Amino acid sequence: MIPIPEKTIERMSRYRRVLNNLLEEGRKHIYSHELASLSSGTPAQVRRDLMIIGHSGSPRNGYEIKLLRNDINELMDDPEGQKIALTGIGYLGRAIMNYFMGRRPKLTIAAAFDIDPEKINRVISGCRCYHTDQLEEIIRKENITIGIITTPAAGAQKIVDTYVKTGIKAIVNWAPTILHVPEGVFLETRDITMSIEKAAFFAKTNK
Amino acid sequence: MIPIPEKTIERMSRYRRVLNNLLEEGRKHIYSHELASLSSGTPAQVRRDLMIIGHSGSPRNGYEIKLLRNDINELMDDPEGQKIALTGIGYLGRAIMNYFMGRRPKLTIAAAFDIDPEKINRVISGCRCYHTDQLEEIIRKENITIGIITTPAAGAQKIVDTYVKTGIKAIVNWAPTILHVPEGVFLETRDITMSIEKAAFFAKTNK
DNA sequence: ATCACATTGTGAATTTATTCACAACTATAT
DNA sequence: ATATAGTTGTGAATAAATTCACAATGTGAT
Repeated sequence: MIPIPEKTIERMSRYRRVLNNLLEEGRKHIYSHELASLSSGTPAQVRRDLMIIGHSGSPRNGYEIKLLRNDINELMDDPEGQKIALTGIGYLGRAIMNYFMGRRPKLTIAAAFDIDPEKINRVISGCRCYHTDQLEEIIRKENITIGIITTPAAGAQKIVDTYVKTGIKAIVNWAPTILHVPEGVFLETRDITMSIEKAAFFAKTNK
Repeated sequence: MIPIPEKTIERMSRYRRVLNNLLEEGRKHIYSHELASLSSGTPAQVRRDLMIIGHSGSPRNGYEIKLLRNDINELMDDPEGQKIALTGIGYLGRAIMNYFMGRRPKLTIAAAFDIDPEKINRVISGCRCYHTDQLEEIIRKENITIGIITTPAAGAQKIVDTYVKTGIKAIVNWAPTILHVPEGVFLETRDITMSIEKAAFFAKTNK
């Protein structure tokens, strides 16, 4: 089977959010052009994506929202649940903890880490906080498989290395630096400065 | 002239950071393969990117770091400077303000906005904070051309509409929702949940 | 001077992503 | 029953991004 493109996965996450909102409003069906406009895409793209994940609709009624949402859940969620470690309990780390807490039953931030004694052994946004020295121990004990990095740039590579050592296979990095992982580990860096600089470039160009 | 691809602009931001670090270390020259490995790319990609922005090196010494950095500055920076408005002074907004403050002389967060009276009329991370009601007034007065959104999802579209109304041409959105802007306005949504869900999908798939 | 060699610059090829365009379909109206 | 209209599903076309591959180059060694 052909692997599902990363871009399609990204859009699935967006579709799911839209669909959940529609379900709350009591909507039952949706056409590709509606889902497209609600998720800033094109109808053809939506149909192609749903084809890729093997979901089909009906020519007259479009897609049944609940079924589609369930198919996306099945694609994206691990039925056993997945746990996340977050290292760096600064403003950014807290923003993510806050936002995530209790929102996804199948995907929870199970532990947060920092080196500041003020934060250690507290519970912040419902999440237990540990000293970074305990990373390995806790990740193994809790069976954590996803790592988030919200530390300053300086210490980030060391955290990644520890993540990798414990067997974590997917990392999202918000530290403003380029990190290196071995083959087979998924790493995505979400560079805040970069996105603002890019916007600035377009603001300048469209002036 | 062909427009510079968005992806190339993103990489320029990364290259610049790497180059600035190297300059501080006193390095003078760099080869495409070195810059590639320092920025998680390929040598061919680096050469292609530099070709696109019209920078050239020498076969034996590679690229002169200072010249290359200056060419990137010239490409990315507006010599007159550019000002940014940020709306939503929560953890995420503060993380961005904190990180950005004083780091880019040509790109500054000139004003922050919120509806919480606790935050209004204070100076946070060196940045003056106003009530969201004053968005239009301040943006025009300060000649702000870039907008950041770090509010909850609910109010975000209204903020975007105000940004657009004041003539802002580039917006970066961190609110977990899809936003709509008219043709000609650059909008990039950086969806935190989406990036974590994507990582979770890969963690599950690589298990 | 000349040579040797690792690198640049880039046209061409390839891969990946998106969009087009239309046959096939299905719920509804007649 | 049959026609209709607006949709889906998808092969084919197109566009965008990346990588290949190699001639041209320029520097230091001899």
